[in-house]
Order: sequence, then C-alpha cells, then structure tokens
Amino acid sequence: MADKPRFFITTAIDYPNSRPHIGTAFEKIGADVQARYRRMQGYDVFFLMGNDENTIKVVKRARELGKEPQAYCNEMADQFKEVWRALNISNDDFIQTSEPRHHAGCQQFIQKVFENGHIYKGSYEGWYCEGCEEFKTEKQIKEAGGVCPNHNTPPVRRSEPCYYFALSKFQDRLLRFYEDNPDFIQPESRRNEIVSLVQTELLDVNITRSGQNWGIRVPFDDSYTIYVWFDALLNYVTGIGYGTEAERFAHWWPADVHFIGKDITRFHCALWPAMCFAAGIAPPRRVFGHGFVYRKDDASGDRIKESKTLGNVTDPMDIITRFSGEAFRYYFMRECPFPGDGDFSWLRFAEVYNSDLANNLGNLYSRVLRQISLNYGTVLEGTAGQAPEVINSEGSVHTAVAEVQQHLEACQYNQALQKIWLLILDPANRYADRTEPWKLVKQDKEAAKKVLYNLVEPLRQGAILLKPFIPRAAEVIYRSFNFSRPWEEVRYEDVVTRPAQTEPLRLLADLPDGKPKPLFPRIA
RNA sequence: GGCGGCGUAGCUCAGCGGUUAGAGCAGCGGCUUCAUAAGCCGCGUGUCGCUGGUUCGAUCCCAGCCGCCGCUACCA
Repeated sequence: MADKPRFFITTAIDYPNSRPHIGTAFEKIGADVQARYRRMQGYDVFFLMGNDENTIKVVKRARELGKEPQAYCNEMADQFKEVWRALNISNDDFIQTSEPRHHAGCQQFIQKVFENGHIYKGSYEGWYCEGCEEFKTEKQIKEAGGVCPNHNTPPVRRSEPCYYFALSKFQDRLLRFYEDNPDFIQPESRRNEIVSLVQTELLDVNITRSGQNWGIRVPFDDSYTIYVWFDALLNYVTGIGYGTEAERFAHWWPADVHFIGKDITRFHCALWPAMCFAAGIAPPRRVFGHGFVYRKDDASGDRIKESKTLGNVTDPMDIITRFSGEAFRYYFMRECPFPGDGDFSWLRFAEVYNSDLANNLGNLYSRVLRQISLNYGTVLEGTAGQAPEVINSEGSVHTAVAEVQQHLEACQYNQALQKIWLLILDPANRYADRTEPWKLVKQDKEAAKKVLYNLVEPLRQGAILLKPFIPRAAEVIYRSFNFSRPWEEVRYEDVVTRPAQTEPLRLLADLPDGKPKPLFPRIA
C-alpha cells in the first residue's frame, strides 16, 4: 500500500438549511467521477464530503422546528447522505462540522495561527440589524435599498471587538504561490480573477463572533466563537485527522484537489492557502471551481429561478426516482460542461436518456447478448485465447483511450463521454449493421460467431471506460461475460491491452427467455 | 467605473491562421428487423455578433462597437 500514490479529494461542505439541490449534486458527481477514476488507475484515494453546521442559521432553523441544533443537523446530514447514496457517491467519509473531531482540530489550528502571530484583536464596524441579531454586508443593505432585506428596517452602525486574521500579510506569498503553481486554480479563467483580487489589496478578515452558543469556542478567548470560513474551510484538514490523528493527517495532506462552486473560489484560492501558511502546513495542490446548473423551462426555454420561498426547487430525488441514479449521473456529466454552466430540463433529460443510454448503449448490449444466446447458447466455443479483431474504424483504440483520459483528468467530463460514444460505441453499432450476424449465422455459423466475439469487445471497452461515470451499469455489462480480469481490478490500460481470454467467452448475464434485462429501459 | 470571459447549424457544444467550418441531439427521406418501435445510410447556401486592421491567407491574431455574463471581499 505504501508504494501507491495517494490522492485526496474533497467537495465543498453544504449548508444543512435545506435539502440538496441539483447544483450540489452536480459537484458531488464530478468529484466522484474523479475519485473513481483515480482509484481505477491505482491511486490510494480518500474522498471527503460533509456538512457545514456551525452557523447561526442552523440554530434559527432548528428553533423554528422545535428541535435541538445538533439533532436537526444530524437529521439533515442523514437526508444529504441518502441522496448521495442514491447517486452512488463513493465518499470515504462525511464530516459534520459539529463533530468533536472538527471542534478539536479547529481549535488547535486557530491556536497555532494565534501563536504564530497572525491573529490580533481589533474591532469590527458595520451595519447591524437588531432583528436578525447580525451584521449585514454593505452589498446586502445596498441591494435592499438601505434597509435589512429580512426586516425592512434600517440597520444601525455598530462596532464590536473581535479577532482578525492578518490575511494582508500574505499577499506576496500568495502571488508567488500562484506563479509557482500555475495549475493551482482551475479552470484557468478563474485564475485571473483571483490574481487581480490579491494584487489589488488584501484586507484582514474578522474571524470571530461574540455572544453565540452554537459553534466552536476560540481557545485563547472563550467569549468568542470562530466565524464562518475560518471554521468551514478547516473541514478539509480535520476530516483527515488534523489535531486528532497526526499520522493520518500527514499521510493525506495536502489535498490533491478541492472541488467547489465557482462562487467560492476566492475563499479557497486566497484565504485558505494563507490560513495554511499561517498555521505552518502546506497549501492544497489544486482548487477546481465548477460551474452551476440551472433549471430550464421546457416550454419557454428560459432559465427558471429556483428558490425555497417559491417552492419550485427541483429535488434530485425526483429525478432519481423517475429515471435512476445512473441516468442522473450521466445526464449532468454529459450535458453540462463541468468547468462551465449547464441546464437541466425534463425534456432534455428524457432525450439524452433515450438516445444515449437506452437506444445506443443499452440497445447495443441487448442485441449482442441476444444474438449470442439465440444462436450459441451461453458459450462461444473455441474463443479461448482468441483476440478479437479491431472494428473501430474511427481511429485506434489507443488514441481513443488517451483522449478520454486527457479529458477526464482535465475534468472535461462531457467531452470524455462524447469520445466514448463516438469512438467505441457508435462504431460497434455500425459494425453490427455492416456484418449482419443475424443473416450471416444462416450461411456461416463460425464466421457469425467471430463477428459476435468482435462485438463483445466494444462492450468490454465501454464498460471499463464508463466505470467512473455510471459504475452500476458498467458493472452489469462487464459481469455479463467471463472476462479474465476481475471487475475490481480493471484499469483504463486494459481497454487497449486486453488481458488474454483464458476460457471460451461465456455469458454470465441473467437471461430470462434468452433475453437480457434492458440496462436502461426506454422512457416513453 | 475597473479587471476578465463569452457571442459558431433549431438546441448543446467542439474547432482557434491555411483544402469545400465540424460533432451529438432534434427534424426530413430511405434501408433494415438481431435488438429496448432500437439500428444503419443520406440530407445543413450556418453573414463563425458587427466594423475595420495585420497577413499571401482569419471563425481562429489586433482595435473599436453591439449584446450577454463573471469578479470587484467578510452570506456560506
């Protein structure tokens, strides 16, 4: 195990104020595809997700429901996990920031930064709403026309003592860091925004609040709790044992990639590395700010504003129930470019599902299996040791795999998937039509057997290539045959270098009436 | 206002100095029937946002303009 390269992946932790929506699911799937791909390629992967619970809103929401904050958080965490399970997200851990391990690690971290001299006491002055019992930003007040957006009352100017993190001291070091690590911020377009922001001016950040019971106490002054980002970002280290399991932390840190929404790149690309510098740990290696997905109206083609108050939020579970978790994964990875924004519409979803999954992949699987079972029972005798002929006329399989990998590693999932269809699956359907094994079998049963043997190959290749994207369907395809390489051990290289078939090819799929169950039943 | 991005077929996008600008989906026509009424073949005269410039040559480089969008810090 020690010689395996390790790979530590995280996603943003989510607010448990409401259930997960399609945007949060998009992020988790994108991260999961990467995690699954890296595992296949021999990395020792740790994939961390979680919920961000130390906020005043949690307390308010819990109170509204007549619950204890902790109980509320746990219930919400269960709801999140339920959705992630339905989407077959392979996270290794799920951290709740209300957990003791997070509290302990967090306190140790802030203490360290304090001792290193990067935290000082000052005071925060801003617009305070007495109804909300919290400070409002200039922007919030301005947008609401000079009043509190919640209470419609004018805020008061208020000043309160607090602790600051001396972010401004890290300006030069951050700029040097970006220069030395040009790939740190992904995608590239986000990079300029951050660099110019840091170049302009870095302001110290207020990292404490007073008068709160819920949250993490500041160890060097327990009348304060740690405020927002200084707490939330730390889940990435407390989740792997910072402050509680030194050895484990040393093994996994720094993170190879943080997957986050593009709206919070600033905190991850400027504040977070500076916090790491201040605490004397390495900064993360890469931050990937993905795009957003929007709901699109089928009739008008317009983007719909989803909001809790309007009650029109699309629940991922509705989509999963109507189609499947695999279909959900496929749609968002194929249809929405991960670095950019994308749209979801029910109509489009059904189109993509039927066209790519049911008609193309699913039907290819069905027709090949059916031909074999119809004419040869379950065994293609004499195929042991035989190598299938290459039927891909679009270019070499080697090139196809290289292209898919390149896209996968750049998180261009939509392009990776398009390549799999274009270079592996489509040619197989064409080959079947060209060779017509259903006719050939009547004249030359041996020749038809060969054709079918050749047709199994793109199914094997497709299953391997699709494993990170639609792991369940890929597994069903792969396990329908007695391929020599165990499913758990397949790698992308196996697509090109086919492990020798020691036994004659055999169908292991469940075949009621000689027909396989449809992988993706067509939706009317 | 400042910095940055985008504008390519009905839709989603690829291409980013050089033969007739490409894919998928949708649409239309034909073939086929092994298969999930699936598959295959054929069909696009698109001002590559507009106007100039650089170049032997620009969708791809530069400038200006028009239209969208992001960031411009303490809500995560």
